Amino acid sequence: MTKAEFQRQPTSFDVARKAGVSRSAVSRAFTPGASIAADTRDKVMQAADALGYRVNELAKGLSNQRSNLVGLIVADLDTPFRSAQVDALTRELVATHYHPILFTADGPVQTARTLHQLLHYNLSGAVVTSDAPPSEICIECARLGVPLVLVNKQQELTAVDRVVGDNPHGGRLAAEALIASGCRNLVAVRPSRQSYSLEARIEEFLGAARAAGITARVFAAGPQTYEGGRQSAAGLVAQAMAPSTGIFCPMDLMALGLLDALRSDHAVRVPDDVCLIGYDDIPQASWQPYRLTTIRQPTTLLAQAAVSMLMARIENPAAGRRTSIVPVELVRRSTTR
Amino acid sequence: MTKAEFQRQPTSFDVARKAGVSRSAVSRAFTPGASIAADTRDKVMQAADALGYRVNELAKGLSNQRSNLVGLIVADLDTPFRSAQVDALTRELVATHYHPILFTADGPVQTARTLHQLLHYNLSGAVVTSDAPPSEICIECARLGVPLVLVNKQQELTAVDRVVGDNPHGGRLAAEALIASGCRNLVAVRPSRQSYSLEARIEEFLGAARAAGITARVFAAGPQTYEGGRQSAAGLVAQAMAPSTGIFCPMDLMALGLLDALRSDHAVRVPDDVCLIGYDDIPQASWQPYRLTTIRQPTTLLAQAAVSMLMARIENPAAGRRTSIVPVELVRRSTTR
DNA sequence: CTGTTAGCGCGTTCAT
DNA sequence: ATGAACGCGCTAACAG
Repeated sequence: MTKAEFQRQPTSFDVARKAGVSRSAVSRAFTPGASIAADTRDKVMQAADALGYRVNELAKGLSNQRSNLVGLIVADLDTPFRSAQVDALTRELVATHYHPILFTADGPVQTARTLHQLLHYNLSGAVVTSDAPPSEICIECARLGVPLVLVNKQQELTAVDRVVGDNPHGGRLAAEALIASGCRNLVAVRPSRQSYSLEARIEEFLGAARAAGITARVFAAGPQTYEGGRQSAAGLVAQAMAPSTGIFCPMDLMALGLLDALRSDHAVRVPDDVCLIGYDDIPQASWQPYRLTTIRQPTTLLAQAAVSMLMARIENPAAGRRTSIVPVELVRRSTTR
Repeated sequence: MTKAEFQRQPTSFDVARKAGVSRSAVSRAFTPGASIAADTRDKVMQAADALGYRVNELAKGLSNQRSNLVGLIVADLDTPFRSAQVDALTRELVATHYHPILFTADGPVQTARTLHQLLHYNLSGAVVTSDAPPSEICIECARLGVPLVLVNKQQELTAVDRVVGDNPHGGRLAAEALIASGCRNLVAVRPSRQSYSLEARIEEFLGAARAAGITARVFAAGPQTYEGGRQSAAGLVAQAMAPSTGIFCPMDLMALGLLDALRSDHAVRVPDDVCLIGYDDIPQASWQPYRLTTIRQPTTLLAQAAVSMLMARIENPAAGRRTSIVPVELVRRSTTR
């Protein structure tokens, strides 16, 4: 015995033999809704239990032409909102007897490449929370019958299932909250890297402000990070700190950086001098030094919507493409009056 | 045409036919280090390219008795340190041509159940960053030849591969930093939920302090969260705020909550009245209001160590179990003097 | 170096 | 309701 030898997992054949039935019987016993006698089923289950048998998902997937793996394509996983999102999606998927296979993709090209890799696994579907994949990829997935759900992504030319937070409503809520706080000079912080969700929030924010007869404009800021928020403070103060200013930063992480810089580097009092409102409601937004007023996106609801949408398409691949809109809500804290 | 029909992925057979070779040739062309003529390989690749062929990982895994899926068992994924950890692990895995399949497990029981589920996928291995699985499970994995790597987990009775940050060294660094700041009254915060890593840090912290002739004791605190840190402040102030107190909170997330409560609810000045030092160096630790002195655990190094250890065991399953220790370092910021 | 053959473990007709 | 036979797509062992 020179090489270590490992014990093999029991197969349906082993179970069949021990139960004194055929392999088909075993298969049926583990297939919900298959026609099998109750006592045969019991015999099988008993034998399976004794042997510690589990159906091999790989073989099952190969045979079915469809595994119960679901691709999870994520960018910025180390970011509070995204990690909460992935956590929620994972829980939701396993609750539905699927397993997430994780991919990180930082750009649209990577997302496309990644989506290609998925196809190797006969996935049941994929959820994309990184950049929106190019239309060609969406088409390819559709052609191969791989359901795709985009979370908080742009409406593609290609019709594809999407679930989005109610960005326009969020933008409007932000404007209204700021106006109600007495702000008469509104500004929306726009990160350097464009993003569908952020843009949608900002656009409606501006629209709502102007509809109320309030001046509102956009400030071109840095990257979508805490540091990006910090760095934007200087420019913002220089350009835009008229009295009764209200700032909308459509992403909490950035808003927190901005808030820190405003207070400590520029002696701006929030909410006394200016008001600030964020978006997402990440855990840190409620921490003591911040108490940031923000628009909450419920990650659990988003995840549930995404998964149920995926299931719906798996059941009925031919149905029309849908968009599911998840409500958002204003969370009042201490950066507005 | 009543039902939608989807296009099938090309198989090795299709490629073989188009290239005018056998299926084995195709397989060999995609198997690094297989013996195949250069021009046959080229013909295959060309045909494969034209058809958009990809090897089916499911079939490959079934045939090899081993997929290139790696299980990632995680708890508290929505926490800053854990999400960074998972991010790093994912990148490291895909760089090594493996794909992570994600599981969230919140307790030891769940971890065990989860580990069982993995076995359905002929995994190449698994990385566990949630609670340490019971020995029986480790044994079972070993029996089935599924490599297991535990990250920051206790030394099990069962010998199993582990990678850990240098917890004792971290604890010592913390004690030294506090003493160097003039603290003569040390206290370690111990969360309610026991954990191997935290315990190891605390133990060495206490040891180092006492070796230096400094009094040091443990404060029994709340859960391992920001809120847990906040809630612990009151008790800590009541019991332990002698002059020149130095606090070691072996987990940043909790330390930040503690710091906030200390400052705003109890008017304790940090670092003037007391010093505080955390552990992990999560991104938030460097944010403006905190500037927390802490012990950095490099998530990237941990991930690299874990993956390379996994690879080593895959190559040589019979080798002796190892423990890889990843260095930590002190990051001096503004909560120590 | 190449083609042929035989599994990998399971789902699913197709008879009975 | 049950068993036999075939196919899912691929790799590995065997001849040539």
